[in-house]
Amino acid sequence: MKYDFAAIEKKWQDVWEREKPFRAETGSDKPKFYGLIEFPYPSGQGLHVGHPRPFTAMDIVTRKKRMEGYNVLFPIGFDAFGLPTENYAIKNHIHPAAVTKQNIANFTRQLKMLGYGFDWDRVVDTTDPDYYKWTQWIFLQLYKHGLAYKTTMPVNWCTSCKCVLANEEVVEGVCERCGSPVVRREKSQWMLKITEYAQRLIDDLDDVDFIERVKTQQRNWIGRSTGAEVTFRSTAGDEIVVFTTRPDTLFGATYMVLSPEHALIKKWMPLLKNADEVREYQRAAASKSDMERTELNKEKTGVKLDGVRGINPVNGREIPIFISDYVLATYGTGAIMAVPAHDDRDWEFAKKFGCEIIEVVSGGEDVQRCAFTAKDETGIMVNSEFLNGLTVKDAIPVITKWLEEKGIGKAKVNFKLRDWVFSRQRYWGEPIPMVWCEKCGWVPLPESELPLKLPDVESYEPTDDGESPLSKMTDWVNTTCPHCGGPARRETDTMPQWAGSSWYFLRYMDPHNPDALASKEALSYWSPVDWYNGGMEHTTLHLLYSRFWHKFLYDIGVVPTKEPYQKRTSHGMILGEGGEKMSKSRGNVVNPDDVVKAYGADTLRLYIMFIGDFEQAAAWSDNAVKGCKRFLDRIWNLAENRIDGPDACSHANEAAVHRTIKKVGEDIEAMKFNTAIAAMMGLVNSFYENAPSRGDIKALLLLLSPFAPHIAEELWEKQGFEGRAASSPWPGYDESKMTESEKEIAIQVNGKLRATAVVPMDADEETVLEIVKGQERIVKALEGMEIVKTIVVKNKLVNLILRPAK
RNA sequence: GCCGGUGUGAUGGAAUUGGCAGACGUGCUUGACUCAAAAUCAAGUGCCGCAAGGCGUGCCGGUUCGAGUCCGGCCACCGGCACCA
Repeated sequence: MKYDFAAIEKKWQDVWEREKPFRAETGSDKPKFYGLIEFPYPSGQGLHVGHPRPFTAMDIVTRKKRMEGYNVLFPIGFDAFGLPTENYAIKNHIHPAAVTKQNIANFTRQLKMLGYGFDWDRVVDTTDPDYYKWTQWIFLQLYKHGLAYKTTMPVNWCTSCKCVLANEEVVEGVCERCGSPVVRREKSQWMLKITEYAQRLIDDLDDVDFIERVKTQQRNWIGRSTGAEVTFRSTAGDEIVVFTTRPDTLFGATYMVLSPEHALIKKWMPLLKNADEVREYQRAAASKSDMERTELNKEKTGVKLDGVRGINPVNGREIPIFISDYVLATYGTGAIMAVPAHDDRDWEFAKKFGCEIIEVVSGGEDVQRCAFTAKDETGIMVNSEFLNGLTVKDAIPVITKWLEEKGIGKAKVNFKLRDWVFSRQRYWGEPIPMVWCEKCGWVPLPESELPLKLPDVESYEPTDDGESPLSKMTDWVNTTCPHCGGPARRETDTMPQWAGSSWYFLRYMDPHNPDALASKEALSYWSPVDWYNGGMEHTTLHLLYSRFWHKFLYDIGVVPTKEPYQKRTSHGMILGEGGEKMSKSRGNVVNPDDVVKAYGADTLRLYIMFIGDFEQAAAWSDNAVKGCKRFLDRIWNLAENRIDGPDACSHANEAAVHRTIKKVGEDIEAMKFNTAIAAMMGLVNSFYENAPSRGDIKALLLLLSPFAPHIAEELWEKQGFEGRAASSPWPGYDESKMTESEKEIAIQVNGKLRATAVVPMDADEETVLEIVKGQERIVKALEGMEIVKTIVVKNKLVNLILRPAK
């Protein structure tokens, strides 16, 4: 009979639907294993072939864990709030909730078609009020603990989405999602104080098992730098606080620079002789987009304040003050002391504006020609009074202590991370459960009123004035103040896409709980997630946000662990046939439905794992898919008819079977799925040489089961093995059975391969050398030569070092 | 500029961590089966060479009996951060 994958896959998917073999049980005595993948955004296009890569990988890992006796939680859900759905709804005049429902149904069909061992009783949907009730609840807790606040500030505004963006959502000056230009706009926004957790978000990376590139990327993004804040004075008498990472260079500070937005400038206006010029510069800076402001290698611009000067606190020298947009208002104190001799940017600026350059660290080139920026032991302090003679490294603590004693400065740590802009002027998101009352200000909704449901509106169209579509819903907007009972208005902005995904892994632990986001019992049983695999593109978005929320929930006693995820890995992208990114416009998109139809889900699963190094990007190849189908055909041919005999390995295949068991098991743990499959292919090839016994086939089917569960289950049944392959114990191996009695070794002469020889396994040196010297080619090589040295590596090689005999 | 990664046949990729480079798959060549093709099975396939042999893991050098793997110096490409003081 032919391998009828379509019928077989349907058959076993029905069985799984009925028997629910992948259901996780909270509180079982077995050791638990929580494997997590990033839940998909249910787009209208359906599943992309990129999805099955991480999904299949974690399915394999969790299926193996289950066979090893773990109580496994492998859940799935849908991150369904978001702009594409909303935009589709606007275009087609259909409610986003209806679109979401259709899309989820389609995704569910496709995920089931691929045979994943998800616990379908735990599905979560972020747009379900029973779910977002808890997203809103967490927001309220953040508010109550002072970590959510509303403020007016310049924000990133996407001109196409008509909506603000978090810093994390702006990539090279354009919107991460739609690629449209991002401009600055003053808006009143809800913010979350992720900066309060900056230090812990860095420190606690030491305690988790994340792949290194994730850790470094998060550290880069958070951007910690240590230095000092130093208070300068102006000739007008004000204090100007600057941040510097190089307090050791304080004696070399020959001017100061304030960001154009700095508050003191306004105060000084009446004193300035060039006030008009200053105002003009401020206006120009404000109108620039992010893109223009961060443009590479930009010429330095700025204006010298005519009428106010700064005073360097270490030597009382009066120095000029400039404003320039190379100093950012949002970092540090928005003001710097400029040390042109030892900072490239200051140097460039000083050259252009003719500022004095004073060397205070010697050891580099002439500072009039370029800045000397080394901050290790190579530089020695000069022109710096009590610091003279010290290395930079030693000078920093000395000056810092001095500043603290004099009360003009203190050690300070700064972060690049900014607070998280948390409101969006869009419809399809969680309503922010806050009410504005003229008398009481912002008042949180009582928890008893959660969920605050999204009302139905006529139009989801965002407005150009930057208001949410909800603002037009007067019935919904007008309410009473929960505090004083007077008239009040609801917040009409919604939460960003990242809200629902910041805690979904907790809901999986107890998805139907009406009284808490999850029960204490479930949280303590399942936490933390043991292994979380997801895309690198979420490293500074979802992954960072959810770590932040989790730490907060830990602080208020809701969750039992400091970190949500014990282990984080990441997969490479699946590219189109030519190695280019798959996209509709290129016409190289592969639809999983088509592949399953042509070859079956098991083949797709195998191929997507065999395609290459899991962490690396890989290009799709239609031809290579066929190789995986062939492999399954070959297994089918071997096992479709019942093989009789004992459940033991055949003598001929024993070593190969045991080696493969070891290899496949280890490779799965190391995410080397491609070589695990290669090992199974090798085993099947050897079964074609030496007919497999019943036991050989049994082992193969068990190894195959996590990768290609449908065919494995079918053949398991055909062979009449007990129960189901997926719920049978993972096979063990015996090292002693893995070795053959003989081994082929390499023979080198002077390091060059000259022959091979078969020697008994673990043979001693003498025996091996005797065999080696008997080899025809070696006899020839030895003619007229003497052996200077022999190197023997057991079971591997012999290297003879020869030289002409005297 | 700073941080991280990658570079191996026609091709996707392997290599027990210093020990026969190219496992496994694709492609290609040949043979069997077939009227024929597809499918399947079998054999072969790094490059040059009839052969002996030589050359081969981005480039140059080093360590070593032995280097894809270690060290020094480059080059190219990919990703993150970037006027963050």
